[in-house]
Amino acid sequence: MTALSSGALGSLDPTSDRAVFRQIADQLREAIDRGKFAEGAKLPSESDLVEHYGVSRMTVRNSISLLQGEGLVSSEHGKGVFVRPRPPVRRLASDRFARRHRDQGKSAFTVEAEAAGSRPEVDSLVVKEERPTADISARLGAPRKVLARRRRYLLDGRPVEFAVSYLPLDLARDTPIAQPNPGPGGIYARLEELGHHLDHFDEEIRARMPSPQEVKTLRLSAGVPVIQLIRTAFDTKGRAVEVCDTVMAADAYVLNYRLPAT
Amino acid sequence: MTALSSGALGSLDPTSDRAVFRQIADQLREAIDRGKFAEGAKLPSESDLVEHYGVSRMTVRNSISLLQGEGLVSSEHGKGVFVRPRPPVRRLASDRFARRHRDQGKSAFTVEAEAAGSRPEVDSLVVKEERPTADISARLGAPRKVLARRRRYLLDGRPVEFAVSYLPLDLARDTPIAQPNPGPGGIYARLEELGHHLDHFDEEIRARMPSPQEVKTLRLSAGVPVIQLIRTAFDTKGRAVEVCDTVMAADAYVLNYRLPAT
DNA sequence: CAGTGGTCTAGACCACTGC
DNA sequence: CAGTGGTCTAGACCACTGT
Repeated sequence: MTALSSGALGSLDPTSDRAVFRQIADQLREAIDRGKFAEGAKLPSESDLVEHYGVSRMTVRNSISLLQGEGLVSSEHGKGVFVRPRPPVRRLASDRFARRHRDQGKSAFTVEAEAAGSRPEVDSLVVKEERPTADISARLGAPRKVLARRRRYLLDGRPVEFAVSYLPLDLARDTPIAQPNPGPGGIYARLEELGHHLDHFDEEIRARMPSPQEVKTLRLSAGVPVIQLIRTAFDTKGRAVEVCDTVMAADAYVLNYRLPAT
Repeated sequence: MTALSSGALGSLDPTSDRAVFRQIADQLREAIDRGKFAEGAKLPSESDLVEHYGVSRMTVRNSISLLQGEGLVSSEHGKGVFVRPRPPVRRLASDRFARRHRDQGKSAFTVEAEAAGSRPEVDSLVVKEERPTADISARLGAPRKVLARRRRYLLDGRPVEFAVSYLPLDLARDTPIAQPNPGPGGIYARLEELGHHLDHFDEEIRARMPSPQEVKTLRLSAGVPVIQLIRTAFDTKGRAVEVCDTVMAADAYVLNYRLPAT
């Protein structure tokens, strides 16, 4: 009687074509799905599993790495492997840039996070002039230089989003937009004050696995994709006045859009 | 002089704290980023890398599995490891359900794919009556039973999307909607003919790693997330008349939305 | 057939965690 | 300190691919 024989895990089928490490992963996955291991719960240790299944450690590790890739579990050195808890998600509504949300002293992120009961933070704010990449340049109508505003957003101490806003330099230079804190209502309010009345936003959404850099910046665990949202703001003259490139931890976000049926 | 000594890969830094397999992955990643290995190109074989770096095969495999998890490469049994090509993406515009796109004999998917020069297919079409899950039930205003329409979409033979539409059964029973082919303009055209004039759609977007089932259905390679889009269609009386749950291969899609600045 | 990646073993030593 | 996962070795045999 091992510690696991009365537990949630069965035994291997030696006649099966399915690789042993996949069978083990299947059993762990099913146990998790059935709630035998709750969110945040610790899985049996590697040596427990080695003993239970009578396989080598590399085989067990292979199983666990499969589940990590699926985003089901994450391992913590010296502690164990845990069922990945679903963090609270941030819902982005499609009216989040409506003017009526812009009259606060605080940023949209702050207001919304506090309403949801979370503690919002913004850090790593860097504003500087740059030569745009080919892609940004094309979206902004080929300005020679741009103002780039970089910042990271955190909820309850957890980084959830990293964003860079690009604006044509001729439009932003020597304005409050070039200041770290652009003032109440954010840069969209400043743009309108400068006579660039906003008409609409185009948003472009992708999902992919994060780069090593993004893993570090957003402290992502294995098996968590990112959502990349590239938003272009157009004024009433049809000019692209800002491009915002946002990378979000996919497990922290749900995006909402409302489409008219026309 | 090994076959690789004049190639794109350097050597290890034994004084570095960085794990050997990470250093190898770093070098391969950089070589890919720099274009030393083009899209679709074959990486050096495992034995090449074992020889080049003087490490064991498991170490090399560990490096490669890291890159697979990042979605950078994918391995093909008996052939090699290849830089993952970016497949042509399907752009979903936010006006894709506008009535003016609905007067064709063909489905929106077909029309749009042909316009983009791809060969569209729809398969695995199954229509049946079901008891809704708690989530679907809540979205549809708690009907006792629903009509579920499942189908898979392919582009040039590649599965890109799996979708399930749910409609309250009292609304869809004994109508063309319950037929495998609901006719020109699709189910939205039929809903309007039945007096359910569409007012708007709510779309909810998430990204996550696929389940093993989704990997099979969409033939996803390692390191490819899925985008899950849950759309609810509302009629002019405010009633939810359809919920469509769509799972898309993330490397095949870019979603576009236009938001009014209000 | 030779070459490729897929699976698996049976060890070893290390780094991190918590008591 | 004992227990955990992280890294690495040096093999072995298998399954799939192309010629």
